[in-house]
Amino acid sequence: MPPHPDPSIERVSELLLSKVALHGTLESADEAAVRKLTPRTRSVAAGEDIVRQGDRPNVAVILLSGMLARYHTLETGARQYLSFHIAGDMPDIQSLFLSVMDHSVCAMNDAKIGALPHDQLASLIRTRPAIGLALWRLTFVDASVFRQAITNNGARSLLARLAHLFCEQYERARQAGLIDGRYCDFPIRQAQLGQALGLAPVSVNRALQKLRRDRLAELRSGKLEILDWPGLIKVAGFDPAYLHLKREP
Amino acid sequence: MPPHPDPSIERVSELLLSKVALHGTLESADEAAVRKLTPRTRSVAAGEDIVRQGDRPNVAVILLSGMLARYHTLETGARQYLSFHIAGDMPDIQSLFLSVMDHSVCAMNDAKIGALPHDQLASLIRTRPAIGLALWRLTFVDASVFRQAITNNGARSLLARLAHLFCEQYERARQAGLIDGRYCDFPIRQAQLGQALGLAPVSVNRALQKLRRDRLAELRSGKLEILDWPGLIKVAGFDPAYLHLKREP
DNA sequence: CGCAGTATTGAAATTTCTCAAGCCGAGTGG
DNA sequence: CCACTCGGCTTGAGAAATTTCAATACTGCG
Repeated sequence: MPPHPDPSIERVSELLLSKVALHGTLESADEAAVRKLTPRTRSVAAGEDIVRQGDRPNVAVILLSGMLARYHTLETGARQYLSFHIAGDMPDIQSLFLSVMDHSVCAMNDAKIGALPHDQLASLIRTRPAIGLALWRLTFVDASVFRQAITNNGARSLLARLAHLFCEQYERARQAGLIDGRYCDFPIRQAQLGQALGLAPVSVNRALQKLRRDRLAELRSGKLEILDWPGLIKVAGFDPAYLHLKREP
Repeated sequence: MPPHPDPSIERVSELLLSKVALHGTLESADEAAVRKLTPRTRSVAAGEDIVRQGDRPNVAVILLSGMLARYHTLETGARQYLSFHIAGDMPDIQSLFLSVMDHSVCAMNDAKIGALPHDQLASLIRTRPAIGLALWRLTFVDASVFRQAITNNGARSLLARLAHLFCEQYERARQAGLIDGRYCDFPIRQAQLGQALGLAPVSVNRALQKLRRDRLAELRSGKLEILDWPGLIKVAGFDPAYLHLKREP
């Protein structure tokens, strides 16, 4: 008999455990402690904000399905997307330490999330240090991805930027077991890609067409299709090392 | 009598303790444990690399004086600066968890650093969890600064970008007690600013001239001078919240 | 005093953006 | 069942920002 009647609550523990297991070494007591968490799960509609810049959340979110994004809002109202997140990601775990949100998190499509109360997480980390260390490692990986985004926006050509984002997204989906052959979900519109990459929407459109014409990759109705992975990697200058995927001995 | 004959080793503990104290609550046992560390200190010449992309360091660096920078090297050989660091910063503490460096760290001017062996840090964190938590919080702040850089490079005008970098640098120096009136050290050449902001050197030059002409800020011989802080903040759209400076109750 | 590395200037070339119009496909209601 | 409508995608052309290139002026150090 499962510890919780609600299967989506169990899914939270499963996702959290598998994520954490990739970044640390857990004992059975660690696992048991995770399974004692009592998250609340809920659905979020596409476009809806989950937390906003300036908020002081008392829960941390873990994504169960769908895609979330972090973004900044500038004084002008302009939006800069910072990262896109897939099932298993915890985009605002920082709120456990940084009381005021410096960015917002929204849903890019209809999504399901689990909300883990800060106090539960804090005591989990206190009592099971191995979990804390694994989550800390995740924080470092997160930072590495941000660094790569700086480089992407700053030093790569328009085409390479888009290609790099596609590589990253596909590779991360692959790691999470979320690809379907050459496809993965990427429910992002062209205008939003522009807001992620610092480009005008038209420029995104033209770059997408070039990737399509060159038979490298294609984005259509929220699905990313990889047509030529080696070719795409080459155009992007993509080296997955920065994703720090496998825990090393 | 000081625990170490070498005063610069003591400076490591001092800097580390004051940094950590800002991000956590320490007991005297925590402080004692930090003072037991036996870092090696050394000088680094301007331009010299401290760690390189691909390295597997077994120490973490804490900056004692001077300025360090993190940067990516692209396949093309192009360089993207990711962040600039001042005394007290630990730019590669991630190496404790991520065995392979995804970026390099170099000295922008002659600098002094302390090298903390990973095994000492690991056991410090294990035995004194409060220190681990404070360092973890620092990691989150670090990530927040990276996010801001993404937004800076992606969504702000050339002039605002430069102004924002200046605001951030001055504000961080102020926090660290490293300003001298309206001045702070910023030993970065125009070409390097370009490599940080994703701009051509000429564009940096013209933006610098505009900031100077508008009597907002001036960069000369490695010193940043703030001429009009409110004006600069306005142009930059700078809001220091993302630095998460003060630990909240 | 002179060199080497930076900073500055100007003008042309290129990229990227803006604007504006047309297209296309999915969901909708007559 | 099909025209309608809306949002998002595409296209083209002109405008603007940024880069490139190349030449000239600084400046600090040896």
